[in-house]
Amino acid sequence: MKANPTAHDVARLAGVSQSAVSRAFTAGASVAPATRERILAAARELGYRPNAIARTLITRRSRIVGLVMSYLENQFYPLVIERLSQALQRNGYHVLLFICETAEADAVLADILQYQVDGIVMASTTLSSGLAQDCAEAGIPVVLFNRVAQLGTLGGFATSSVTSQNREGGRLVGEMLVRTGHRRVAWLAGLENASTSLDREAGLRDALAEAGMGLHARAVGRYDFAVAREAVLALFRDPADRPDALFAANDHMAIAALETLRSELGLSVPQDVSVVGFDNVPQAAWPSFALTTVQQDVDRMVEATRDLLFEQIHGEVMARSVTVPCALVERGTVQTRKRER
Amino acid sequence: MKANPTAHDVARLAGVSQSAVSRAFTAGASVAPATRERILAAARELGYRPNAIARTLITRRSRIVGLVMSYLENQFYPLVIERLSQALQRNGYHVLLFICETAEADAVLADILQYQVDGIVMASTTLSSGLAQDCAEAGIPVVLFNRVAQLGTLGGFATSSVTSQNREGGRLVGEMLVRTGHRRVAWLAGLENASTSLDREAGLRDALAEAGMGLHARAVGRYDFAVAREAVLALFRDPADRPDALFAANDHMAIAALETLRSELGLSVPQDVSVVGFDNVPQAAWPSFALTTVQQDVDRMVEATRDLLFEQIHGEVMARSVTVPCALVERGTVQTRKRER
DNA sequence: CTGAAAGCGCTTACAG
DNA sequence: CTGAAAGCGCTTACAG
Repeated sequence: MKANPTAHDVARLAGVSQSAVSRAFTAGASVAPATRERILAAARELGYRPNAIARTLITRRSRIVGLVMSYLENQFYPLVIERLSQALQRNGYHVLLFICETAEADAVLADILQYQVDGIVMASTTLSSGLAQDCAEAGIPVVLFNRVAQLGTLGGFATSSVTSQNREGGRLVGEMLVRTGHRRVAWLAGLENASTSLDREAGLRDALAEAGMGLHARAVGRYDFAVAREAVLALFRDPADRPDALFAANDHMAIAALETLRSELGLSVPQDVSVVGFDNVPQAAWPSFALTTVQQDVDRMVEATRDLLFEQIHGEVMARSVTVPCALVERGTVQTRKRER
Repeated sequence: MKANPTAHDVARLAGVSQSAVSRAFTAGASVAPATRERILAAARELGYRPNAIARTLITRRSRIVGLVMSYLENQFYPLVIERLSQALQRNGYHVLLFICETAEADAVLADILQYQVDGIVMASTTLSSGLAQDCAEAGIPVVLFNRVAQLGTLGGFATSSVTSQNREGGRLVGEMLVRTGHRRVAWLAGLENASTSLDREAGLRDALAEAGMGLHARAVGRYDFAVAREAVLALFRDPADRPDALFAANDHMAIAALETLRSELGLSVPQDVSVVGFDNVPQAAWPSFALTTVQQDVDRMVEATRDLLFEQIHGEVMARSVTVPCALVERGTVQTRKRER
């Protein structure tokens, strides 16, 4: 038994041409049923498996999509990996995974392109205008996941993206906070130039403005646990000027805030401060946190990503941005405040 | 500018043969420095990138390793993905990711093999003896991560594996629990046939036996949050016969236990029960949990996996099992008990 | 150091 | 329905 039998070996055993073997393994090719049976039997006997690499070379379709991510500690992203790779697998595609900092993204992308991926999805990273252009010229669709191209940043090359309706989500939280009587709302930003953080903040500000309010305070947590902790410490340094609500750009930072508030500042949530997050990661539902948050609909986002990818792979070349509704999930970290008057 | 320039296009522009272009892009090939420069300049001008697929076809080396996982909710695995893919990237390898249930692993593996991966690492899944045989015959190294082949299960085909010293880890916990005066130790198992769960339990039992004790109770949490919750409810149903310590096969279940104990059973940890986990995931350090646990040294495990993979890819074909030390991390969920006498 | 040629394992017109 | 042939984009002996 040969180590790696090829279509030729199978052909010889089945007494047909190598082309026939190829046809037996391609759906919809014209082979007589009896011939196909004979070929498949021979293939089974030899342990033959078509070589996907050779097929890729000739069809120019690898059925591989590159997935670029930067950090997995925020539980939202493992979820995305899981769902996205399953959705792609169901459609006969595979994911080549790259973990890298945004700074390394360009080098990594160059690498990906060598592997002739059919598409690229970038989550928790963005690409430079140069690479966007390269991809566009190479005809490789790129979809940004949970982020949107900065205006002008991609050098005019339209790039698809899938996001939640982040501004609406931020507004939902703002309205709820106003409705429940909060007067000193603080915002814990993610990355200063991340569209998710920017849009959620804009929505929050919209809602506050409609109630004649502004942001009481603001700090930057960089979507990082330790940085968020520092930011919270700074925000609550002055006991006389304490926020009565803290809205964090994602759950990961909201949980960091919860921990810091309780265990380091001795404050009670929601009695002393209300806390709200964004994402609805699994931990948000744990009783220790019972975090009020905005749910991102991962399944719909993943579906949209897959659809966008496929419609571009299969020729309709226009880039599109899709936006998925999100919903407020009220749990236990927000308390109605009496209006001081 | 051509969409996807090939080595021929570059050759034409640089006025050399296609072979020379190939040499300019392979480290250590013999090209005159001046020629190489001219070729690289031409390549840059055309935006040429060598086609990794074509290279793979001829070198029979894809520089891709398949990573098979089943679930990512347990934060330990995202960590593994992150570290492993980075370690591999640093060595010029890439990871093709597959998420699947153990039941589907065979079909998925067949798929992976078509892509001519250079190696496979299986974390949170195992493979059947049939596939193990296929991989052995195809000369594709497989390393099991955080699990060990069941005796006899792989049909005599030796498979490499990387695990912590799970039995020692279990023993460490058992000894500590005995030393701190616990008399009614319960074990929350993961999967009944998982080597990790089995070994950790065996270590625990060793330590208890040396103190003349046995397990007070035992339940199965299947490494799942919801199942672990049910198991804890069952374990603590009878107030008169309550465990004074609960050792869970991993942190994910230990946290589920903590949440259930506190919020559903109204018990205090560690005052009413001590709780210990295994892994030392990031959340274990969060103040809300301050979980005492056994640390798995992910970095050393990842290193060992990479080394095992590479030594087998590069010809030394013996499968080996490597075992990495683990250490007790004492935080706040274990309390010293007075001996009732 | 360099080029011409063979070939990796397939798919796919093109004839028959 | 089937086979012979060309070719996908490279690497790598083999000569020179």
